Amino acid sequence: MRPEDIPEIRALDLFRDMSEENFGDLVRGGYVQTFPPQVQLTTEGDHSDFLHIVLTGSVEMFATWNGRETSMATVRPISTFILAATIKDAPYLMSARTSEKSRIILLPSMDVRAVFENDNGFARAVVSELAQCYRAVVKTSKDLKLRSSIERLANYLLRSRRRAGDAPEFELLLEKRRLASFLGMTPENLSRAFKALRPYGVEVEGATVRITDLDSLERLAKPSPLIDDFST
Amino acid sequence: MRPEDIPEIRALDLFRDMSEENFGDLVRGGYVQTFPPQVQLTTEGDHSDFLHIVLTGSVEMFATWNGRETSMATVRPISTFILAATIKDAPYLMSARTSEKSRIILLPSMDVRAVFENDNGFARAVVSELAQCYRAVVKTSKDLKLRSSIERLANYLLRSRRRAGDAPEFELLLEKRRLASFLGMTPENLSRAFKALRPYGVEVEGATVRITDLDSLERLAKPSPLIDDFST
DNA sequence: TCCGTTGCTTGACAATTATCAATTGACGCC
DNA sequence: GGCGTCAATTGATAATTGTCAAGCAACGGA
Repeated sequence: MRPEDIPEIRALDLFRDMSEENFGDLVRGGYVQTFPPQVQLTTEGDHSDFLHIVLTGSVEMFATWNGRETSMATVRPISTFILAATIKDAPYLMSARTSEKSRIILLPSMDVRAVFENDNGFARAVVSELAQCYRAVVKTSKDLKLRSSIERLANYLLRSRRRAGDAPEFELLLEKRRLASFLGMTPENLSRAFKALRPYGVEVEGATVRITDLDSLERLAKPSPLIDDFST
Repeated sequence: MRPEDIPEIRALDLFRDMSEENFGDLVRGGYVQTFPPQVQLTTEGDHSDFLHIVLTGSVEMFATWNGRETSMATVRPISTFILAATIKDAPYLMSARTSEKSRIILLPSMDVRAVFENDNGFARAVVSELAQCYRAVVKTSKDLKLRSSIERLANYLLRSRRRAGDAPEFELLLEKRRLASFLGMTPENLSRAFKALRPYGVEVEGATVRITDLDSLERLAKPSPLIDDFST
């Protein structure tokens, strides 16, 4: 592990409150690796060997069943994934693959569980992180069950706009086919949904989106903090 | 709180590993109440005042948006709900209402958070519980995104059968309209889905379901432990 | 530069799911 | 027992979403 990576990891909510000694133990056993795009990092059903932390790049979490595949989430720097499986010592529920070239830390699950047992600051931080993850999945579940595909896209665009600092123009961070899968629709229908949003002031050119009539789009999307605000 | 309730709560995973003193603190501030059916216990968006524990009866968790409503889960004895909101001191993401007459313990969120800060055994138990909840929501999310409504129903029936001790005949524990909402479909389509499962050996009469051809149903449903096994 | 690949888009059509309206059937209450 | 209420079912129809096939545009490598 490069020495300059360590302070950045230490600063994460998850590791901030643990003892220096335990943090040392955790990091010593871990290692950093750079992966090219489209490398599968974990496979659902496999046993949890490592807690992963994305330093740069991005990782797509996806799930499969009966020959079908769906995109569940995208993990961006700097955050962890498959914490729940690691702590519970249970099989992964999702697979992970790099979307782009990514630098990733791997911490052996055994070490994570050992430190979790000993370090109360860490245990509390894990609670906070898990509660956050749980609430995030509940929100996407509400999004899926309560909204039509056009409404999901409209709200996704409003969230993207916010993430881009309320800019009227921003880039989609996901390939459209993956965005479609994430939103629970086919690429063809995503295309049509974009077209359906044109009367509401949504202009798309490649990966660039321009929102020219925010009021109109918001009237359609009806964003709610209890679904769309991922900070709480 | 009735004295005979206390050992039962103490035996829950969540409270088993905490100190006697902290458990006493927690229980002292709490109280038990019996609610009639169809009483709304929490409203999404409200601030989290109590951690709830269902002792008897059952509670439906549901969510609303834009005049629509969907059933998210059913909480049965003996377990807790809205733990994540309580710990994070964040607003509820779901509303709760009693499905039937239910006895429920209410523990003030403030007390829960205070004990969480002091008692490491409790903090670890909370992690375990949250990880379980997180994984359960991920599973239902996969169920929703990867399966058609008939496949969801087929797998739901197989899970119900298992819960009933692999009996060939069992009762639906949910009203059909709520089951429909939980499975992400309308009551009308649930009716048709039951009919569509008749050739696969599913006989329904009122709330009683009889599975006469398990193999056939399983071939259709293709149950997976990574979606349908709620014990891991 | 050309070519092959890949992702996006479009149109036609099919499947799935929802909506609306009406009926049936079960249950509790008077 | 009769009646009102409500959930469940059914049929007809509409809306939504998915599938298949074709065409287009951007990109990278030879």
